[in-house]
Amino acid sequence: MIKTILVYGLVLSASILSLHCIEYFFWVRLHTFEIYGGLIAVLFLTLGFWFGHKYSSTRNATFRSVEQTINYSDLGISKREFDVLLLLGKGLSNQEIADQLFVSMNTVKTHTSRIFEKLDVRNRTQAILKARQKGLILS
Amino acid sequence: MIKTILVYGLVLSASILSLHCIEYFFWVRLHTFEIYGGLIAVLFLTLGFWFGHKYSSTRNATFRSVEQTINYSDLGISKREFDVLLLLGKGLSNQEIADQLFVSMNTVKTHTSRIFEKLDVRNRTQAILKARQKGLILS
DNA sequence: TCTAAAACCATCCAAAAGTATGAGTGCTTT
DNA sequence: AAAGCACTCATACTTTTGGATGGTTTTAGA
Repeated sequence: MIKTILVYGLVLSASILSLHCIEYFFWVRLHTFEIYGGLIAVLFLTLGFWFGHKYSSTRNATFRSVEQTINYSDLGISKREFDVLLLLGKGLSNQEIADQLFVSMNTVKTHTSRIFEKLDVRNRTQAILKARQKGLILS
Repeated sequence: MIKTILVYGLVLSASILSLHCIEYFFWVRLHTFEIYGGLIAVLFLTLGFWFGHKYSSTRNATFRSVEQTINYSDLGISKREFDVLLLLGKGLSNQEIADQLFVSMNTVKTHTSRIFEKLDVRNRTQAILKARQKGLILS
């Protein structure tokens, strides 16, 4: 613990020292540039920080208000696929879904594959999240 | 923690160093202040955006955990396991979670296994559902 | 400082999930 | 009748996930 802190401190001070050396080396030529560059840096740092903050806030805000007027047929999902999607949203496995719908597991797999295609996701958890976002399922 | 600090420090000093190099390069060759300023602007804009986003995320995280009365530690879930649980709730695969947390996939697997134990579920989708039921995650 | 818990990583194995392809059936629409 | 679609099922395959076990390192607390 103490060792790592010491090493880290040494590395940091060494890097700062070398930076100062480089700074001194270019001091004569780049004096004005550093001032202007620093000003630009500070300005855009705050600007970027503000935008980043804004971005996160709006993302969280829009996430909460999801409209629920969409039904599954609008997305090209058939009713059987929607049946599978509902059971998918309950955390059931493919075999459990197959047992509930009285079909084989292979059939369930083809349904889920097509669901993933239509929702543009890669696995069942993402499918559930997206289906909830679109108001297809409540869970 | 120390790892991340080290990485951040190294990245920062490396970027400053490269900036100095670029500074020298363009000063001698082209004398263009615009390029230099633009580079600084872009760099610090992204940096600021990144930090702003990070700031908002952590703020929202703490805000949520304060708002929610239920703490993850009440269920015996450690903070690292909770980190995994949050990414799990975004539909990420084990490998993606490992990449985001800078650990190996095996570590993620042990975390998820312990999460499943503590939440008394058998797979990730059920874990997400139960975590949402208990107010651990919003997603 | 000693210790327990947490975090990390690895390997082996089995099960589940997902992909790709082809194909048969029944219904509707043109 | 033919075409298109939804539903069903199968085979073969790859990838991902999960379980079990045993370890090392790191961290935090008595």
